[in-house]
Amino acid sequence: MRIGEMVRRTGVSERLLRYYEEQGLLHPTRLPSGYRVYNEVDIDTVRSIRSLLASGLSTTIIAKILPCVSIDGPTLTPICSDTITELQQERERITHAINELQASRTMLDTVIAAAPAT
DNA sequence: TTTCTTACA
DNA sequence: TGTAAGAA
Repeated sequence: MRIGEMVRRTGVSERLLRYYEEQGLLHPTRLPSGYRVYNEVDIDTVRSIRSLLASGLSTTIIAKILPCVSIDGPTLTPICSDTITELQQERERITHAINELQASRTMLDTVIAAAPAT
């Protein structure tokens, strides 16, 4: 199918579909006309991309784990062991980011608390 | 009509 | 990401 049908069946815009390809998330073939050709599997791939993106993962790591993920209904299942490892590392990065934000917040609280009453 | 690429308010 | 322009 070409991009138009993909838009209808995935609800994702042409712009985004082409962007996903740029990011190495999708690999549609090309017709001699230059038109992109997608297969049925790509529809599920787009669904995986959307949920992964919703999880806050970057397109670069999504590109890495995409081939090692299974999409069944609403649930995404990591297959390869190294994929699970990457997800755990990503989780650690998030945990670290949360800690830093909390530290920033407490510092601000201290500054705010020191403000003279008006 | 549909899709493609490139560029920008 | 949306949208516009110009071409195939």
